[in-house]
Amino acid sequence: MAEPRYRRRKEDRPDEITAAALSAFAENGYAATRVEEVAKRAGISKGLLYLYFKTKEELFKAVIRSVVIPRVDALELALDQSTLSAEAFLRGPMLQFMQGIPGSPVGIVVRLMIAEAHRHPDLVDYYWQNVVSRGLAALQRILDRGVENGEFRRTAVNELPHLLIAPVIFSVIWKLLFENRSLDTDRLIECHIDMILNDIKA
Amino acid sequence: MAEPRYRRRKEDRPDEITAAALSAFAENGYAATRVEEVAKRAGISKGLLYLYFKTKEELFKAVIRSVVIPRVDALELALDQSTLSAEAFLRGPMLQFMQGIPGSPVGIVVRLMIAEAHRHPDLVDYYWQNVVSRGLAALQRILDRGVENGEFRRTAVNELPHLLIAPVIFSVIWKLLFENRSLDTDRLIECHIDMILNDIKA
DNA sequence: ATAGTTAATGACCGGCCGGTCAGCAAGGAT
DNA sequence: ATCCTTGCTGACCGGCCGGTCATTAACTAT
Repeated sequence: MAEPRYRRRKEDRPDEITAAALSAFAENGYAATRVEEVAKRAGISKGLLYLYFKTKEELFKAVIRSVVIPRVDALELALDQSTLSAEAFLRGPMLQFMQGIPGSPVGIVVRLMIAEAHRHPDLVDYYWQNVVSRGLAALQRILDRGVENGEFRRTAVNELPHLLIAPVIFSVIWKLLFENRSLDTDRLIECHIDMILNDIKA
Repeated sequence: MAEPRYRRRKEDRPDEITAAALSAFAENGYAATRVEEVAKRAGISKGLLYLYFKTKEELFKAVIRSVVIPRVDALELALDQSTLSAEAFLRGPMLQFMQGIPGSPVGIVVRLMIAEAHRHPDLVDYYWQNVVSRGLAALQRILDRGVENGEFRRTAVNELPHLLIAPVIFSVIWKLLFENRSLDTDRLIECHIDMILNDIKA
């Protein structure tokens, strides 16, 4: 009599499914991943998956959201609560944050976004509003804070905070394509931050 | 009796087909592009396409090759024939080369590579050998030449020429995702080169 | 116990698409 | 003209996969 064939666990399913989807997408990409494979990894039937997510595309969006938003939240929180100087923040928590991105689920999400963006324009909008613009704004706040402190000069970087994260995106792509070929992405990112600080310090 | 229903043009077909494939892949990505759509754009039947390319995957590889190799060749040629100082080369031809990449077919190829790499490991190898390692070697040669001239100091960049092109890759991705949102990628790349030169100049 | 609710199953369907092939017609040779 | 070669067509097939639905069985309330 022991175990019933399955348990009803309405609460837990969505998270379990998105986690399963993330791992499947990571291995095979979105288009090549069968919904049934995701269900299998989540330990449920395909039918049940469709009870929680209307379409494969909805599932995709949920995965993106679940991975990326917490990261941005964490960055903003760290920035707001920090009492470090701008330089110390960049060399400390910010550097760590940036070094953590390649090889994390965020890297996978970047790949998925790149591959699928054109077919999900609404997702691009969402990503822009909730990730990119928030992230860039945070960077700009650090830099401006530095300028106000007298730590930094006002330079082109203040208008192009993108320069700060370019090597992170580069590293994500590199790891994706050439995982085996050696490149010390931590060092790459650190050198880059060094260079920028040398350039903008008052 | 005018026009025959079709003409036999064995010589021209392959290039026309890869060009058609590039434009189709650019719009829809590899997985979502139907072979019949490529054939249509090339003005031929699907059957004929399969006469020139054994599988869809073969076609994909041919597209990648046709786009990317000429670029690397051009870069190497420019570098070998140039008599400019290292700094002048970086600020002149090299900058132009880098600024030209986002928005060109190379950008599309980068997207395709990112999206499909894991399913075509042999293509990644090919890409590595014929594009990436050649490109990095070229960069290193410029930098080393600068050091020998006494123009540059020897710095971390000599071992991490990746730093030079990171913002290019970033710009490619940006254009892909956020084409409409404004970012002056030319300026981004120029500022970055500026910064690097400031850092490494003797 | 019993009945009612609903989480969960898994067999099924329809259409899409990579790849094939029998035949056709354009060009060349004689 | 006539035949031969071969570039080219387009109808076709098979299987894969996103999505559905009738049914079942785990829980809840009484």
